[in-house]
Amino acid sequence: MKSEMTNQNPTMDHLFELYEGKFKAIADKKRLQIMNILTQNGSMCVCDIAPLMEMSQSKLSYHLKILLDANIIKKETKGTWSFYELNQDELNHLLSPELCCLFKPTCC
Amino acid sequence: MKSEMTNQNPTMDHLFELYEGKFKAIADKKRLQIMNILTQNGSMCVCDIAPLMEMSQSKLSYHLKILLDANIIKKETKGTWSFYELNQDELNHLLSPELCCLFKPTCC
DNA sequence: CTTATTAATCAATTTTTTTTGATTTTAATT
DNA sequence: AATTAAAATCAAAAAAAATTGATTAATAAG
Repeated sequence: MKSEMTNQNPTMDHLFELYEGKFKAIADKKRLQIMNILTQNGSMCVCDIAPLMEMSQSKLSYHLKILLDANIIKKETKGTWSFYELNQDELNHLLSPELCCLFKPTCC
Repeated sequence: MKSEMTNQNPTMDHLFELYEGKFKAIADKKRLQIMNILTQNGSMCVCDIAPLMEMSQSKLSYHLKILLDANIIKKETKGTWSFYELNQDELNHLLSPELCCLFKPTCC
């Protein structure tokens, strides 16, 4: 007999998994705060974010990695420093224009 | 001495908490799938969603409650039935127009 | 009144995520 | 070469979220 069609379309399934990952990355108070700090300051190294976040270096690295893996932020290494900045393109694809107030410097 | 100003603005803090909740609610494959099913079928009772999700009743109730608490879906009780539907307003405030393809019936 | 149906809730368990502190890696400085 | 600094990684512990199966509550139907 034929397949049951109770299963989700595999393409859709793949999309849901993709967005699960991205939303999971931004579904965190602290990470939203990091994003907001990057909004206001542009590209920043970890050592400059840390004091603003009042967060240990290892903890901050952990959260930055989650945002980076989800492509919410971008990273550039210069010497011993890692500079992070928001991936505006990604955010525009993901969030409503109204959330721009939080994550676009021009809005507030 | 004065306060340190290392702490976040309380208004912002409150906003981050609000969005943490909303993004957490949609940061799940299964819940995105539920939302997609509601997109395609409009208002549905739990007993009609369950077979499409291949999910136990108690598990489905759990996930619906999370979406409901985050105001992503709305609920209406008729007799013993609970009918759920998407809260389009909320989604429009939250998600990019491009994500409409997933959560607006007119788009796909 | 009794039985059946729908869906919410609960407690216990399992799984996932986050936190912590230490260690490692890489590069810059002396 | 030795020291310092920045940041990533790791393993263990703690915390949070999801799953399971059973129970409960509310309504409908016989």
